[in-house]
Amino acid sequence: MASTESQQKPARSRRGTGSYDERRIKLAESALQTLGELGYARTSLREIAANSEFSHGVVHYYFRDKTELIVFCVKHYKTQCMHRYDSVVEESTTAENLLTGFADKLVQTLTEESSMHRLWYDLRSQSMFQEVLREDVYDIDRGLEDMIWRVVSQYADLAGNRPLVESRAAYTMFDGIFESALRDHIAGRAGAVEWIRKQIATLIPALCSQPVETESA
Amino acid sequence: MASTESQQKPARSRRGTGSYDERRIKLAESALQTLGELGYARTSLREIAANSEFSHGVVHYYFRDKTELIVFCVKHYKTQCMHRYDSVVEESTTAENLLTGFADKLVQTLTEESSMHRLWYDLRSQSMFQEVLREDVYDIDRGLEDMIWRVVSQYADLAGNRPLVESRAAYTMFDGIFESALRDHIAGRAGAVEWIRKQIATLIPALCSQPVETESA
DNA sequence: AATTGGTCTTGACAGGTGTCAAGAATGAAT
DNA sequence: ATTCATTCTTGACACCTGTCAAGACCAATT
Repeated sequence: MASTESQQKPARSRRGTGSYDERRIKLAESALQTLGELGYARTSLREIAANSEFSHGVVHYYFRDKTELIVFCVKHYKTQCMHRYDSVVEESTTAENLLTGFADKLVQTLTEESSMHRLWYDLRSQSMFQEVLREDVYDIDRGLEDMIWRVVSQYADLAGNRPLVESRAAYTMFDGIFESALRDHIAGRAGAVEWIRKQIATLIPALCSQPVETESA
Repeated sequence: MASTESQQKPARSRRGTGSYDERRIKLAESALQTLGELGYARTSLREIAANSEFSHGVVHYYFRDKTELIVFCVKHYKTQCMHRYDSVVEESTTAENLLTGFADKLVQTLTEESSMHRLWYDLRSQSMFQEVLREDVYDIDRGLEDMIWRVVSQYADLAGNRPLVESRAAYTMFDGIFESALRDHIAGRAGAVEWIRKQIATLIPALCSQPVETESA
């Protein structure tokens, strides 16, 4: 009666280390490893638990069901992932600087976090079949779009130009390029890193070749 | 001993109608409906059989296992799908003609065959986790790339220009745009058709803005 | 020391999965 | 009419799945 509708879990733990939320995240990060290895469909809760410090039943203590766990995992990863690009935008002082910094981060993501990213693409594909996933996938997608747009518009600013295309189109192009390079990299086909570097170096300037009109009197 | 290594199935049927290969295709096309509805992972062989004129055991008569069936299905569909774009390229006599014809076909694919295409994207994502799928997915992808390239280079020819980017980059951009529009369309978000029309109308001319250099003496 | 209540494990349940063997059904060939 | 290979169905198998209830465990409180 007196309590709020949403019953809160206590912030402090009795067992284990860290708070409820911290262990929730710990479980999610452990699950991310397995998910990145096996993919959405072929990962079972028992497999997740086996690769963690927990048992298979604990998942339903921290998450309603498998779907909620996986969505939480991907959201958690993507949130971290996007922030890593913010620093590149902020710390770049010249257009060239931004270009190479952005390309470096993309290459780093491609090579060091390929498993996490194929999981993201897996989830996004699944969202075309499972309606419950769509809203979360949409949110992540818009977050990534905004991130790319910050890069592109910042580049345009530094180069004294303005972007030729709108935010959405710019994102889908980069995304297509990244996904293609990711498949090459995962399949062990050579040249993926060089290819994406070249694509970025070509595409970004091309998208910003429009000079700013001087609105003078 | 006297027979060849690869034992051939007879070309004529005893039961049913059509040849062995024809009924193989019939089963595959029936499976495609279910696969397009449920996706790779959530489609069971029993579900496929239930939506067909066969029983669930017959799958292993025509296909070694589930994977072979699904790969065959997607390959079968994609082969048909790609050929439909060839006529557009051949029958277009002007650049504008080609542009609208191509856009029309894309919109038609987007709206009328969204289920088939989400299946393709599903399979492609799965190929990042399952090595057995990679070769077939790669082949399909290259086939699509060639198809797109035929459109782009034909447009450039008709417009008296030459493409700015190479085949691979052009394909990944279109693919990114199409996939994004497909997600919008499937999720019921408005404007997907208009958006992709505009993107095509913008991107193709932009990719072919380079005038042909006259190689004179 | 006893109690409490959050945390986690265990084990079971009901249902679904791909696969395959055994044989029924079918129609052509003899 | 009998034989025969092909085609398809049936039923079973071993295994895996998400879920959840029952209770064990344990730190903090009294």
